[in-house]
Amino acid sequence: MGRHSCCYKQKLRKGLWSPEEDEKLLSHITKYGHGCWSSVPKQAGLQRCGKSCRLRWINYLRPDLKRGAFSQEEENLIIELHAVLGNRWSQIAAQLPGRTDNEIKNLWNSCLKKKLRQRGIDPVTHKPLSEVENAGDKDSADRSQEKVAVSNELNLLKAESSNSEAGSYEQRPSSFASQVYPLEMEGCSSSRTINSRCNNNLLSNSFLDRFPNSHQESSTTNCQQPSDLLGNFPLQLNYAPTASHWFSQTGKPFDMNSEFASNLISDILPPTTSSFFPSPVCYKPSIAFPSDDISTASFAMDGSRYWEASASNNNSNGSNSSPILENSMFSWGLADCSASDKDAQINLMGSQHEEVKWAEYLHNPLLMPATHLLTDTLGAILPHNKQQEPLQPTAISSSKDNQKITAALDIFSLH
DNA sequence: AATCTTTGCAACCGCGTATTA
DNA sequence: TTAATACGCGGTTGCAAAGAT
Repeated sequence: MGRHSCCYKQKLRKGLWSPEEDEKLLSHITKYGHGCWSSVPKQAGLQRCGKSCRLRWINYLRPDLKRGAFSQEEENLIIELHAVLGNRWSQIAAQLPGRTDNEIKNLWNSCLKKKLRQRGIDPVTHKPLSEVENAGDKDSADRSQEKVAVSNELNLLKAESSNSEAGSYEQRPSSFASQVYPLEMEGCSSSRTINSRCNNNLLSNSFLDRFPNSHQESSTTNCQQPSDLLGNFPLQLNYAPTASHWFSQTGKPFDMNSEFASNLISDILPPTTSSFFPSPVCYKPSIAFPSDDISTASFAMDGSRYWEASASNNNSNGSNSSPILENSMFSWGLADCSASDKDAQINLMGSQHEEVKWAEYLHNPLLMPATHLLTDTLGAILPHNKQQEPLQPTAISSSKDNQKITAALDIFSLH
């Protein structure tokens, strides 16, 4: 089970695609859509497996692919997203229209990792290399160096961005990060300062403020309760519905600089600390579309189903959920912050799938800067021995662990 | 000019998960 | 309920081009 049947088939071509093969695949999908990938090679007259056809289409033949080198802005965005998402290339790619996960993965492995290392930043943890090397020294030093790390990273990004002409780092409207990090500017009380988030200048401090200033500060200032902290950390989720709402209102890519966006954000994000828990409402992700053309937009929103939607012969196998949408529900869709009652929260935890997602947030210090605080209280409940590792979904995906996570969340929802 | 090494990219492989029969 | 099939993801590999010696 699980193995693609075509992997066993013999006499199938492998290796690089010839122009003739490309032509066949392109014309077939243009006419009929891909439908069931396993049937594509036969219908298109190709001696390839469906998997290979799919890959070729996604990574090379798709008409919406952006060609050419990555811009500085794109590189910065990838670094920022990687700090949050780890090696989730498909989710990172979802934030970069026209770029494929494979492309981004290659860029990361061949280029960006080196760049970060040269700057003394560990590409895995996004912490200073010195800290990673001296992994023995923990806690208090970690806390302060965490800030140094993200500060270095920010400086790197800013320095490089300043060399690229269009729009400074602080001002890029399409930047995911520019939408994300300002939310956390105000530390534990960030959710109470929504209006200021639309100030473009906020991003300059955003990396520093992704984390509480320190363990102690967080717990002794205005963050007395775990719920405050919880309310703070997942704020990056909040812009997805904003962008989606924007799109539904305007049919255009989300514009952070617009008054509409500013008002919308103020409306969507409540002045409470309950934003940790999403409502059952899931939104489509924020995606910057390459053009204002709605048909193009619908492609982006529907991911690979573009051709199915546009072709007369729509023989989709019924799996209509686009990868992007699924991803959005995973990483950005849990965004409506209005859920404040415990029942809703518990409902959300009902799905195992969802539990795993939250488990990942709980598991990843980059996603959840308040992890240290949580684990102080939940040390017995939450596994946190992988704190400095990138996301390891499978590590805690057992139902037992899920129950622990759910229990932990329930505990905090009561605070 | 020839050879070796490095780099970047395209494609493959194996796995987990969702869907279908 | 179970097994087969299909899809999508991330890690890895192979190879051609570029660079170094």
